[in-house]
Amino acid sequence: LKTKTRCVSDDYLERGLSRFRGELRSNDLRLSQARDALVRCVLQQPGTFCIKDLVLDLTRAGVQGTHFATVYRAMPLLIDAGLIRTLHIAGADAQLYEVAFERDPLPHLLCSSCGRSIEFRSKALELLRSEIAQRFGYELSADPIRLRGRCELCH
Amino acid sequence: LKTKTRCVSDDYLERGLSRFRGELRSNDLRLSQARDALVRCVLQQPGTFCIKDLVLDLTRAGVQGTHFATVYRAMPLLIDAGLIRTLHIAGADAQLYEVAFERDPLPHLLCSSCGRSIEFRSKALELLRSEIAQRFGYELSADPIRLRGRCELCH
DNA sequence: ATTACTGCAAAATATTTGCACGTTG
DNA sequence: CAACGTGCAAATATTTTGCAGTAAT
Repeated sequence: LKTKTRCVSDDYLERGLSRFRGELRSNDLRLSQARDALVRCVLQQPGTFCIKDLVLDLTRAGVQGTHFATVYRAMPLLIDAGLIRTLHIAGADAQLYEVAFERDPLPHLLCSSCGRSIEFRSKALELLRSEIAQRFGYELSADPIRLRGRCELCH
Repeated sequence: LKTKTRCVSDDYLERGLSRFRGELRSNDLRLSQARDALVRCVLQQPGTFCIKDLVLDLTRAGVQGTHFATVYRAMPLLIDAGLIRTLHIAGADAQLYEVAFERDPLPHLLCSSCGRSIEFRSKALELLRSEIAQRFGYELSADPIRLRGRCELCH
């Protein structure tokens, strides 16, 4: 049972909610209680998470009647608002997400054995991205690059 | 309806089957007619493919009673034999695969709009991989690196 | 008030599993 | 002939959708 939450300041939550409100406003959508709770929950996720994680966390936190349908329907909004992004990972049977708000889309090392992921920065890699994008006429997304392998602990 | 198949020599198919037989033998498994047909079908897939593609192709080719369960159960064997590898792609609702047999695991540019993927080679990228692996004590898998974005046609 | 959102249930889709029977080595 | 593999159906799991009622602006 996952219980950890990322430790974030109240300010961070408010900035996130504010960004979300903006996104909603510009689409004539509304900030329901469910969405408010969802955004707070999402922004506190420690690492990668899936829909089920969110529903469990919200239920555990005493938010009444958090339904899968509601969360599923809200995810595209959170993505459009730049609060989260999707991951595309080997063997995951549900869609995984990670927080994107005020976080650089860092490349990841992902251990295919234990699932632990390491973020890393590499100037060279960023150079390469732009070089490649140019060479092939690509407009690259901000998605982190993922390298899969086995981490030190799982060798 | 996808009808295209990758044009491959009979020799290539035989080498693939031979490799597969080896894998089976060393695990006391058997080459059934269904698996024979499946391997041939798989090795002729033009680009990325999913289970449904294989079942449809086989049915279309007149192979009787190709069942999803059978194909699902065979996939891990094909992977272990090095004939195919899995991909991990945004928004795909089914697991995607690509042929790996006698093909380098090339990095890809993947268009998130049209799904078209471009393979590319980059010496610099390979250098980077090993540098990163070393720095973080990672033993990288041969999985192709994927950069997502929008291709020239979809700008 | 208007129109979006939620809860619920049901549908659609992908994947896995159990078991009786058929096939391979 | 001794496993192993297949066909089929049913179970699981994830995600989507329809609709009647509730809530946000």
